[in-house]
Amino acid sequence: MSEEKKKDFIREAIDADIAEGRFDGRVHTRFPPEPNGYLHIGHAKAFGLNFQIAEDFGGKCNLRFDDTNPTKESTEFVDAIIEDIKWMGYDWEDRLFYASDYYETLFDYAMQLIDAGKAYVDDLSGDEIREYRGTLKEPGKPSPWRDRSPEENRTLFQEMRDGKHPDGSKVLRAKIDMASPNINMRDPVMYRILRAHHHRTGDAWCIYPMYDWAHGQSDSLESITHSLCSLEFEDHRPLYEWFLENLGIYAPRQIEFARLKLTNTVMSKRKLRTLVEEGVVDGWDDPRMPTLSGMRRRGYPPAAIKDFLSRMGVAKRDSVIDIAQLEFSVRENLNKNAPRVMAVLKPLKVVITNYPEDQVEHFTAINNPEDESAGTRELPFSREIYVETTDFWEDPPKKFHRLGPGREVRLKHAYYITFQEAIKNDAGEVVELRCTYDPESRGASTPDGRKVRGTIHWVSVPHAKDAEVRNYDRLFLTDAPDTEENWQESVNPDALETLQGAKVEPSLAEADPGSGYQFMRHGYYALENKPTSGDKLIFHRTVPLRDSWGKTQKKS
RNA sequence: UGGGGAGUCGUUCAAUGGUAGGACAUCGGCCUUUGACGCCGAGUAUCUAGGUUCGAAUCCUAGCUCCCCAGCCA
Repeated sequence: MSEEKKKDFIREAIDADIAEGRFDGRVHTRFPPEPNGYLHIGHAKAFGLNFQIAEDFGGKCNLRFDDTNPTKESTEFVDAIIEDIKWMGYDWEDRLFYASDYYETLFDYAMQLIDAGKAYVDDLSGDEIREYRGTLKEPGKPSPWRDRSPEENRTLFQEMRDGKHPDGSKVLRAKIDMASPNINMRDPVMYRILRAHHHRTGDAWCIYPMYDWAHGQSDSLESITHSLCSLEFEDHRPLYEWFLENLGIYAPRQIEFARLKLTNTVMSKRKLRTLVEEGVVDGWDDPRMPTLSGMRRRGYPPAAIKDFLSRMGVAKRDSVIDIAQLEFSVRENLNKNAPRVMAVLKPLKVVITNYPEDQVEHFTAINNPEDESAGTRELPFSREIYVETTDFWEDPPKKFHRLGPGREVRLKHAYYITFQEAIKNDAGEVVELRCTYDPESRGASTPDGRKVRGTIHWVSVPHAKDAEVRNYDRLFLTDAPDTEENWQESVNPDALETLQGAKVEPSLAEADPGSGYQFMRHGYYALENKPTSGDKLIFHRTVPLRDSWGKTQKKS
C-alpha cells in the first residue's frame, strides 16, 4: 500500500546519492539514543526511519548508545530501549555499539587535534567560558589559555585523564573561531573532567567526551553513510564536519528532519521524567504515557504505530500531529485483528422471568467478523444476566434503541428480551431489571423477521468473571502542553478511570497477558502484561470505539 | 535585531513551471445481530506585496510570521 507513496525528502536525497555513486552506493544508518530515559513515540519515528530506510535500500542500521554523560545514564535505560526497539520489530543483528566503545579512540583523536594546534586545554571556569563565548549578536573573545603550546596541551590533557585535576577545573576545547556567527563553532568544549561512575566503563575514566565531540566520530567509525537527526542539530553540522575534516577521517552525510510531536501529551524526556518522579503517573510504562512501554502495556500494536508513522511521513517543518491520527491507526489495526468479546463494565442484573430456572444454553459466537479465520467460541447463557447500566433508561429519548419501558432489544448472539419491570432499592436506584424473552428469537432473530433496532451485550451471571477495567483518556487537556509555562496544570485529572466491578465473559479467563480484545460496543482492551497478584483480570482500554451516539447525545 | 531552518485545508503529508490532491478530523446520508466496521457525499488551504511567464504553491525581489542556537546536556 505504501508502494505508490511519495518518497520523503530524505529518501530522495539517498536516491540521488546512490545515483551519483556516493558512498559506493552503500546505505548504512544508525539510531543513536542516549540511555537516559525510556523511548517514546517520537523516538519511534527516528529509529523507524533509520531502520526502515536501511531495509528499503538494502542497507544496514546500527543501534548505538550515545553514552557520554554518565551522570544521567544507566543500564536500566539501555535495557528498556533495547526491549522497545525489538518490540517494534527492528533488528540490528550484531551491530550494537556504544559511544563508550570509542572512548580510547576519541582520546587519541583529541591528541591528534592537540598536536595539530587545533585543540587546547582551557582553565577558565564554566561561568567564564560562558562570558567569553559572547552572545548571539556579539562575537566571543579568546580565552587567555587559547594559545598554549601543543606540548603543554598534550601534557595537561593527559593529566586530566590521569585524574590530576579536580572536576570542572579544566576542559579541552577545539580551537576554531571565537567570532563565528555560529555559536557552536566558538571553541566548543570537547572534554570535561567528571568523576562519575559510568554504567559500562565504570571508573576507568574521569574525563568524558561531549556529545558534539563523540557523535560525528562515532558515525565515522561505524562507516555510517546517512546520519539522520532532528532539526536542532542542523547548526551543529558544520562543527561535525570540521572535526572530521581536521581529523582527516571518513565523513557521513547528515540530514535533519522534524521531530514528531503529538497533541495532548508531552514528549520531552525531562517532562516525562517529571511526571514519573512526581507520581503524576505510575511509571515510564504507565499506559497514559506516550512511551513505547506505556503504549505496549496499553495495547497499541507495533504495526499500528508503524502505520501511523508511515502516514505521517517526514519533513522539515515543525508540526504537532493530532493524537486522533494515532488512534485511528490503532483502531484500524485492532478492528482487523482483535477478537470480539462481551464485557459489562457497569453491570445491572437482569432476570429473565420466563426462562427456565436452571437452564443453561450455549450460543456460538463469531470471534471476529473482520477475520473468518479467527473462528468461533461458545457463550453460556442463563436466566440471570448482566447488562450495561447505561443500556437501560427509565425515561428514554425517542432514538434510544435499548432497554426501557415497553422496549424490546436483541441480546447479541442470544435472544430478544422485552423490558417488564425495574426493581429499585430504598434510595430509588434501579438495582435489577425484570424482562421476558421470546423463545422464537433463539440466535437473536425471529421467523417473523421483525426488526429490533437495538442490540446490546451481556454476560451470564453464574458464568461471569470479575475484572478491573482501566479506562484512559488523553493525558493532557490542551493541544500543546509542551509549550505551556505551567504545563503540569494541564494534566487531565480524569485520564484514568478505574472500574472495579466489571463482569466479563468466561472465555477471557484464558486470555494471554498483553493480548488485545474488542469489548463489543465499548472499545479495544488489553489484558495487563505485568504479573498481577490475585486472580482478578485487569484490562487497559487501548482506545474506545468511535461513538456517534454519544456524540449526538452530547449535542443535545 | 548574529547564524541556522520552516511557512499549502482545522491537522498532517503531496503536487519538483501546466486541473492544488490524499489521509485524519468535522458535517450529512446509507448499511448494520457492535449506535462499531464498511459505503456514499460535503465543505474548508498555497504567509503578504510586487515581478518574470501564455501559465507560479513552485522562479526572482522585498517584507511578515514561527522554530532552533549563547550547557563543562544530548
